[in-house]
Amino acid sequence: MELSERKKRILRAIIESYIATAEPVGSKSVAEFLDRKLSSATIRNEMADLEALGLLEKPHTSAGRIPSPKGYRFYVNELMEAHKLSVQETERINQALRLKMEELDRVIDQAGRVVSQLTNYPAFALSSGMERVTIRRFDLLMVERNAFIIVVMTDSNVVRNKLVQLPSDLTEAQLQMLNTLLNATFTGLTLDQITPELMRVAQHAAGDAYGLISLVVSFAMEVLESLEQRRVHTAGLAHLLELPEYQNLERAQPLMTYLSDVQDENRFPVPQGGPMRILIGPENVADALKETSVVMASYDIGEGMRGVIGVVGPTRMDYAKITARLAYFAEGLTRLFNRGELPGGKTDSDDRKTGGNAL
Amino acid sequence: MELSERKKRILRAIIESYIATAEPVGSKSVAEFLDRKLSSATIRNEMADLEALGLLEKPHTSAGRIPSPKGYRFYVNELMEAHKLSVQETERINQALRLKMEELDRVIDQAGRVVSQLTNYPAFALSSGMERVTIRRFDLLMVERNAFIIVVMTDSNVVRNKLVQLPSDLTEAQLQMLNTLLNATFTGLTLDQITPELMRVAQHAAGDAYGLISLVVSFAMEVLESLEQRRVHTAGLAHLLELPEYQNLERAQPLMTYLSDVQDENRFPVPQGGPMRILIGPENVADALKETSVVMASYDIGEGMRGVIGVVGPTRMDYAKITARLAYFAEGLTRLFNRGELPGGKTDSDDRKTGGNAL
DNA sequence: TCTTAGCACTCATTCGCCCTGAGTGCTAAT
DNA sequence: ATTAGCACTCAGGGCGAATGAGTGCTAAGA
Repeated sequence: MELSERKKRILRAIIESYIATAEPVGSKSVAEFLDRKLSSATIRNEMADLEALGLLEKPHTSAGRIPSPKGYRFYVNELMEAHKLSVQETERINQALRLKMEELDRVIDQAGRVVSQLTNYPAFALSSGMERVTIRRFDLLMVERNAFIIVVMTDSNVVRNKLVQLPSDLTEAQLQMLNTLLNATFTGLTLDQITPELMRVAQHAAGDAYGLISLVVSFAMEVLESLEQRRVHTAGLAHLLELPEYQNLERAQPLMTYLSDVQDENRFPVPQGGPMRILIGPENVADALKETSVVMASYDIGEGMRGVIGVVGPTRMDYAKITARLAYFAEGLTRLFNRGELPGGKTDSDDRKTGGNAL
Repeated sequence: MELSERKKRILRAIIESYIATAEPVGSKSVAEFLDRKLSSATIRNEMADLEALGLLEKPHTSAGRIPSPKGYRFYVNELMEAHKLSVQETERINQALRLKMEELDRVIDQAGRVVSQLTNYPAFALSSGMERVTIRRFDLLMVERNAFIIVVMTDSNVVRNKLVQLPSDLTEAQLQMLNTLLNATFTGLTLDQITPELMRVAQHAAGDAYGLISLVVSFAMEVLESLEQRRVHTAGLAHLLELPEYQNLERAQPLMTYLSDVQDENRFPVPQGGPMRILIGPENVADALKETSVVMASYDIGEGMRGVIGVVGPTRMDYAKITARLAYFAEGLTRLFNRGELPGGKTDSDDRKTGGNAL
């Protein structure tokens, strides 16, 4: 799509005005905005052209124009200028990043909340990319005669544990043997590879300890499964109600319901591709999002794991500002996870470097 | 407060009708409801009395009556009949309880979500009663020369771990020594007791390993702190918008905002007293809740820990049904945590008893 | 003395109506 | 190609009448 310079200026004026006010914008105010170099009639003609191109829409005959999803897409791809973060903004984000980021789950949850506060839109956060988790080692720690702790560590340095209570007693030596066996059998395997068949092999090898080892293996499987299972955290839903487009309850409710329920589903707009991704209106797959835009950024957790944070809002969204903030925040998270340092100000994990996260 | 039998019947009819419809109820419909044994005029007189007693209110002159908070309180205390759960209801709750309940944090979160689905109200969940956590044992597991896993177990069988990376290398023997030292020094202490002073003593004893041990101790403190720190999980906020009283955005928004933000605060209606607690309207401390009711139930996680789940809704709430469901669910959770068994249907943890929860 | 029928009164809500004003498309003049 | 002018459209706000649910009070009946 090639537009004249003038058309681009007009389109941009309309979109930015609409983003700011949520009101359809008329020819007169565009003329005003462009320093009255053109009359409103001329603008009207140009606007009619832009409408014919599918970049603008009319809510009704005698209202101004509003951008169509296609218009936003064009704006995002070609017209938008990167928003420069102010000192206050970067400082605020850095501040937020200095939170205690301890357990992975909490970080994700926390990050979502922070992003929501940063943008005044509902935000979501999820982790992904853990598909290829392999087991690095097991440790079994005796607690009582009939209870031990199982600690599983993956190659991405994620550690999980669980207390296991047994119906029968166990000696330290037995536990030791079991531990060795587990490490010998399962180290280096991914979840896919630990098929039921393999389980059977292991059980066979164990002889008497059949029940015991199957118990332990099923625990380990559970741990790995829980790592692979994505959880969508949402935060700041209430921000939705501040927006003029959601003053209308019929509009707000379905979206609200969708956003509070996706937590359970794994179906959420998956971010394939670059570190920054924008889905405008109908570009979203979920029905509830057809009239909203989703902006998301991914960040690096380290050791091959990635996280995604993003916001959901009306198609009229300040893409420039949001992308800037999100990108900066995601970048900060990446830095935090990988080197534990932040620009200016001492972080919580400066001295105590924590490579992976245990949860 | 002593009321005639007739007044009680009338009050109850009004409250239950209002709970069901959210519409002010007039004398005529009450007469209808009471099988026309009395004329509407008589009912009117009685209603005037009830209003004088502060149990009813008039939204305006020519509307019917609605219950006042005091009216609800009277209803809850004296008039309400326990709601019998239907087979479907109990089955649904049992179903929900059969979820994988692995890590404590997730259980709490999960429980909130389930309760919300069960009641169609926004729900919250929090854990409490972990104030007296004491350390039971430490384990340090070598991973690499400059990294180890620290596993802390408390006397309530909660296990947490973290991967610690060091600036310098460490031998297995050193780690062993450190481990012994930690156990000798800190076992059996609560968070309060591990004062900075004690830390200093430990560091002194350690001699060279000063930095190392302080690192480990500060981590242990973190773990204990995170156990003590309450997190409020909320779920099902969107249900609010389904209710007629929150069709009005001015009403919905502040409550919505409050509920999405309490997650950060520790200030939330704390449930002192019995297993079931109801706070009606102005009985709530938080301003945002002055026109809502909160119903909560506590359950036993075992080992001295308790959790609380509850719902938030308009003062017009089906207290009978909600309390029944909440009580049943809480009871189920208690059973699940303590014996891992559920009525009817095989649970996930039937055969593999899990005394505590590791996270 | 309690109950009830009847009646006048109140008041939130709904509906229809008109008016206003922003904005458009088209045409004719520059 | 641009612009001024004009007729036309239409959402939204304001206003007043009609509606009807519900009340309080009074007076008669049990």
